[in-house]
Amino acid sequence: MFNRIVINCLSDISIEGSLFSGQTFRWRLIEEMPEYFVNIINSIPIIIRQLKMDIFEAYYETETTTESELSELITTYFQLELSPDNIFPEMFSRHYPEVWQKMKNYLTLRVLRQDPFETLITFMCAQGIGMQIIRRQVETISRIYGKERSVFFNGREVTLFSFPTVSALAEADPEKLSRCTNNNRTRARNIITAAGSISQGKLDFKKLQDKSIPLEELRNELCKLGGIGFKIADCIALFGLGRMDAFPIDTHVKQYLGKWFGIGADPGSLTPATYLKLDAEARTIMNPCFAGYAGHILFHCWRCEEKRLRTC
DNA sequence: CCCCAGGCTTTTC
DNA sequence: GAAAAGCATGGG
Repeated sequence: MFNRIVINCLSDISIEGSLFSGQTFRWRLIEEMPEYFVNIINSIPIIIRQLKMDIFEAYYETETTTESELSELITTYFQLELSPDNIFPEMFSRHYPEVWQKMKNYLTLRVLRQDPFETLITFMCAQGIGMQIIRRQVETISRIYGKERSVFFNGREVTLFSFPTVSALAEADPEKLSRCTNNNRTRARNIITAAGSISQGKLDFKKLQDKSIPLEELRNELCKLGGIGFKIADCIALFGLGRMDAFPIDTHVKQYLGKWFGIGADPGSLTPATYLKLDAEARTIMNPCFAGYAGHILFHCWRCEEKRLRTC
């Protein structure tokens, strides 16, 4: 049995933009119910639908959770207590009016606060590969190593899979897991090793959630894991550890920094040195403590407006 | 066969 | 140390 809560936001919010902009790869639509998005978070099935610009509704199973628990979960997940007013500096719209025109429609996108482990694994699947394939990998991993969970909503059975536990992936067979990771065995092995170092306590997300840890230190800690470089580390920091100052730079970000802001226009590959240089320069045009938040909005805008790419 | 996709690792100078 | 080459896989 499902109950419903209504969430009033302090500012306009785009649910679809937030869930389908390439920060989470696990949400999907319910068949034949085009407005309803569904996922399992913290083992809790959640269905949400946008009602107005600043209002959405969330459904929860009364057997699984309570209204107050869900309300808290939603507030955290969408970072609703965060005011998006100061994401871009005051001067931004005057300095870059053309970019601002394109981008202002994307300001309702919210950067999510996701589970660190899920963020770690999903972004390990995101190297040199298209968004559709990333989504496919995450779906397959969840289907094979997660727990199946069926719910009934509006007379319809919806089958969901929770994201796998740490131990499920730590104990996975490399060969079997590689069939989930686009047949990439190196990636499969890296995922197993990463999950292993978490279950052994070598990597402790509880410690890494401490916001007083400098970004550079956090990044270096995550980079100790095989298969993780600056970019993936920054994604984990931004989307999984609530570090809005982390600014992941990939091929798209590099492109818009050059085209829109004249930063690092050289077409060469993204070496660690260029990465750090671009990172530092990007912070001069945006609010450093929200660089990652702003970057994700620009990222989504760039892909939609300039490249006409789909994220799902 | 080319290039591209939300890069990372190893080799080489 | 930092730059260059190598690596891995599917899709258009």
